[in-house]
Amino acid sequence: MDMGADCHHEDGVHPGLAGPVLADALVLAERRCAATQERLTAPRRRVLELLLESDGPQKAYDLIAAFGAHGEPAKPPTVYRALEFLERLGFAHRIESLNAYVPCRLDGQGHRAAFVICECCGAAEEFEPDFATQLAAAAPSGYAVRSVTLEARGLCPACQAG
Amino acid sequence: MDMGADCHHEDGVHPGLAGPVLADALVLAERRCAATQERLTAPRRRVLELLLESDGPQKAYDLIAAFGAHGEPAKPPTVYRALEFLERLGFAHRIESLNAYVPCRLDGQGHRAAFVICECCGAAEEFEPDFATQLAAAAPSGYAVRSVTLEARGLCPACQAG
DNA sequence: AATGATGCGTTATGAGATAACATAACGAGT
DNA sequence: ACTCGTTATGTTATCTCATAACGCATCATT
Ligand SMILES: [Zn+2]
Ligand SMILES: [Zn+2]
Ligand SMILES: [Zn+2]
Ligand SMILES: [Zn+2]
Repeated sequence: MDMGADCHHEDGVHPGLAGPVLADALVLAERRCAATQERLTAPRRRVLELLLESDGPQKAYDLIAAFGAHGEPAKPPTVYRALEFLERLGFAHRIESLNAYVPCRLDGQGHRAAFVICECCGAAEEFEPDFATQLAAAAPSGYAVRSVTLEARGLCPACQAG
Repeated sequence: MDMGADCHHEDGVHPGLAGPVLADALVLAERRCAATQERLTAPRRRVLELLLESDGPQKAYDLIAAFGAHGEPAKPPTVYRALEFLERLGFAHRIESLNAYVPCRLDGQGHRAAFVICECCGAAEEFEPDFATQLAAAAPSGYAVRSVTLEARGLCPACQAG
C-alpha cells in the first residue's frame, strides 16, 4: 500500500487488546476450540495473542520476529502453521492485497469476511457484507460462487477529516 | 488455489489470442496508448502479447521465463515494470489471491474489475461489478471507498457439469 | 504398551517482488 | 543538430513471502 508520507493520523482503528481484555479473548478462543475438539496449542495461542495485541494488520514476518517472549524469533513454519489454523477456525483472516493478517473482529465463526483498508493510515476494518443477492446478480454466466475475497481501499473517517 | 487432481476439464475459458486476432488486439493497444501520449515500448508490448496469448492467469515468473523469443528469460524488473504499466493503463489486471496476471477482457479503460475464479480448472473470468454504490453503503462507519478488489471462488459452468 | 493421528522443531529451498544504479532513448526547446 | 530534462531500460543484488521435507513429540484410542 502506498501510504503517502503526509499522513499524520494514528495507525489502527482497533487499538489492540491488552491486560484482562486480552486474557478474556484468549479464554474465549480456548472455549471455542474445546467445543469443536480443536487444540489451541502454545504456538497457535501465541500467534493469536500477537494478532489481538496488534493495532493493525500484521505481516507474517512481524509475527515471526515478535514470537519469542525474550526476543527470539520463531521459525517461519511455526507461524505459518498457526496462521493456517487460526484462519481455518475463523480466529484470523488473511488480507490478500496486503499479505497481512488480522484477528477476526466479528463474532460469528463461519462468516464471510470483507475489509475496508485505509490508504492513509493502514487501518483495516472488517465487515460482513450481505453478498448473496448482489454477487449472484453480478457474477457472469453461470458461475457457482462459493467464497468471496472483498477488499476495498479508501480513507477511514479520521483520515478524511485531516 | 487448491485445484483437486480430479478436474478433467480444460483450462481457460478464454482460449488465448493468436494470429490476426492477436495482432489486432496489439494494434488497438498501440492506438489507445498513442491517444494518451503513452508509449507501448517493446517489453511492454511483449508482456501484453504473452498475456493475450495465454489461456488463463499467468504468474510473473511464467512471463519472465517466456519473455525471450528464443527461450532466454527476462530479468524480473523488466516484466514487473511492464506489468505495472499495463495495469496502470487498464490493459492488464493483477489477481491478488492468485499472485497472477490477466489481460483485460473488457472494453472500458478506467473500469472496476472483478473476477470469478474456478477452483477446479483455474479459469478466471472478468466482470464489472455494478454495485459500487451498494458497497459504499455496506462498508462500515464512514469509510470513503475509492477502489475495490473483488475475487470470487467457485465453479465455472463446465466444471459444474462434470 | 502399541497404534495411528496430529502437531512441532528444524533445515533448506522455492516463489514473488523490489532497491539501486548506470545507461539508453525520447522529445521539447533552442 | 544540440542540449537538457524526462522517461524507460538493463543489470545486479537483495528483499519479502511462503512451503517442502524429515524426524521427533504429544495425544487419544485400543
Ligand atoms: Zn472475521
Ligand atoms: Zn486512516
Ligand atoms: Zn479489465
Ligand atoms: Zn472450471
